[in-house]
Amino acid sequence: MIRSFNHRCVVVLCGEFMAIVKQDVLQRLKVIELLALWEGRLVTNRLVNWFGISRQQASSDIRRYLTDHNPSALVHDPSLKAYIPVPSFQPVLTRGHVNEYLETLTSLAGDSTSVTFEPEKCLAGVRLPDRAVRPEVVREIIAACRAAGGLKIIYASMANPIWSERVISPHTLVYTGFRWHVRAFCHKRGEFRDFLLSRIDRIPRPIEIIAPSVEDDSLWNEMITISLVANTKLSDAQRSLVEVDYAMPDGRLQIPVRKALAHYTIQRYQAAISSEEAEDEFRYPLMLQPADRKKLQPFLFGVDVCT
Amino acid sequence: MIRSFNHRCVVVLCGEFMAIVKQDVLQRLKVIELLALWEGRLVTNRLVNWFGISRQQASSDIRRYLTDHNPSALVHDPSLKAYIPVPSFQPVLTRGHVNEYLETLTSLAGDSTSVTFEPEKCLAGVRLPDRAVRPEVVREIIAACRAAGGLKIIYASMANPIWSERVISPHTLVYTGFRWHVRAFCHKRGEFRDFLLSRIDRIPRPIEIIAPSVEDDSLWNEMITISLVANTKLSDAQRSLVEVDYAMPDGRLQIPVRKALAHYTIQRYQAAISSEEAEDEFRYPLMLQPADRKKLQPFLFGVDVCT
DNA sequence: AATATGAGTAAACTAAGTTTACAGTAAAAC
DNA sequence: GTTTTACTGTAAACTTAGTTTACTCATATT
Repeated sequence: MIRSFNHRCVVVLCGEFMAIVKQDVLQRLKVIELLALWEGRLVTNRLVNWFGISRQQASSDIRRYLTDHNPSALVHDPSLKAYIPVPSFQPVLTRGHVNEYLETLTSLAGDSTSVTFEPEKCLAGVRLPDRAVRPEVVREIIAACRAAGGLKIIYASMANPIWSERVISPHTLVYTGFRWHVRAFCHKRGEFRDFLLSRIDRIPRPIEIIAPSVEDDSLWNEMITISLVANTKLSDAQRSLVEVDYAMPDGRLQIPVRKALAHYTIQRYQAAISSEEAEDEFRYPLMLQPADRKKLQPFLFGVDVCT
Repeated sequence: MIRSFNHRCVVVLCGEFMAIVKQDVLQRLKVIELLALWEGRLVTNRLVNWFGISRQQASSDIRRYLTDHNPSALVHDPSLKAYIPVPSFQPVLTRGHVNEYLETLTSLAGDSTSVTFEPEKCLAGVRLPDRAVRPEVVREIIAACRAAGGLKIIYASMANPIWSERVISPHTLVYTGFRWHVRAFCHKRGEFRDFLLSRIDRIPRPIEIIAPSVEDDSLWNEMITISLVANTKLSDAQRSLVEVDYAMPDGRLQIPVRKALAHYTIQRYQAAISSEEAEDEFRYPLMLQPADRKKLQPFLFGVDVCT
């Protein structure tokens, strides 16, 4: 069923089902799915409070979700006074990851500036308030990335902690899950490097300079597969528990990433890289597959990023 | 200016300015602010593509942002062909944190299931695909938290890696920035503990059992202030760089958190807790203020959570 | 001079969402 | 057993936000 619309819309494809919806309707349909999936129970009132729509509208949104996107995915149970997902429920508008549920809840209510955020009763999270990343810096970097232009920055690093001038040609802004940096061609070093945004002083100044483009950044363009396994120092039972913890299908987590992001990814998983780190099996329940250490060595760096 | 509305709306207060807006309009206004703040340049076309609205609508949204929420925060520069934030621009609908910009972009396009996500050109991030947290488990836990009910679960821990039955009375679901757990009264131990969601096997079964309530969880209700400083093993120049990195006003990061979340918060900041950890100044540029180690000791635990 | 990219305004129209109103089911309270 | 509560469903009339179409203006690039 395709109805005529006189405004711009989004085409959503779910298997054989196709539907044309507006962005804000799509948002509501996503929330319907998230609530069904993660709370296991959906009532119109929740949508009414969430979006400030009328009960009738909430009703018709649910119906729309069921007819256009996920047929017979929810059944109304009069005794539970709610819509319940069927046992075989599969999300079609979301990926089925808890953090989507958390992030959606947070975007609703979250204006707290503290380290812990509690978007709802019975739900809390820890986050990093990365106050050191300033809008004025980000703006110039985004502009330079898009225009493939150069920037003159005042930078300092751990190996070289005195502020000094650098010339870079950035191409991508990166969040490692811990800090923000920018991937850029460093004209001092003559190679692509990562620059932490918090270590850029003042406002970067655009300059004209010829530099290699993204396509020439081989560490960025080439992929590598990281294999993580449970720390071999753990007992059999503990290892299989770790395998449950990380949903490792065959006792191994295979993660394809850009070579330039390999180190950050391993860090994000808190996996041991060297055999020394692996000695501490409780701090590092996961470890890089020992056979892969050599393969990954060229893409791992010390603690510091650009000198 | 308060116009009459016949539908439910949201009241937004920004200093002296008050406005009544619908949720989806608010969302658009927030994006206007985020784009201005972080990209430093706003054109109607970006809003048209983002939300699928007409150019006229985008225009009137910008005007609405300027009249109702943030007067004279943006000026249209005909030579740059865009709205530019004035130098004194301050966000009023968002907190001014880069991650808001990232998350908003991600929620728009993000359906990638991989470890790295790239919501746009020139922007990339690393995230944890926590596949081990299953909806069926989350549902029961949320329901139990809300109803203050008990659950019978099959659980295993690192110290006790064999699956066994536990009875818990949960009150809050927690995301530590790394893993998900639930804060619950453990009827075996007779105290409040954290249970990792990934280590709950099968579907928890609701049971009736009398248990202390949230108010009795003192570690949860009492706050403590964590003081982080730059690792004292670093040189003066390096330490002041770390202080820039984390925007530490007086060389110290003061973080008030629930006692039960203290350890996770320190971990999230990758700060050294013990003096042994602090020896490795490059792995741990931040450290717990040494004088506070004793104070925090009771709230720090080993690697494992519940036995 | 022509083209492209940006913006503002106005009139007519439409569809999404509103209010108001009435009906139905199941469980819990009295 | 009756009433209350907490849900959902449907329908009609109305409102308004957002649409299309159309014309005007400014600046920079080709």
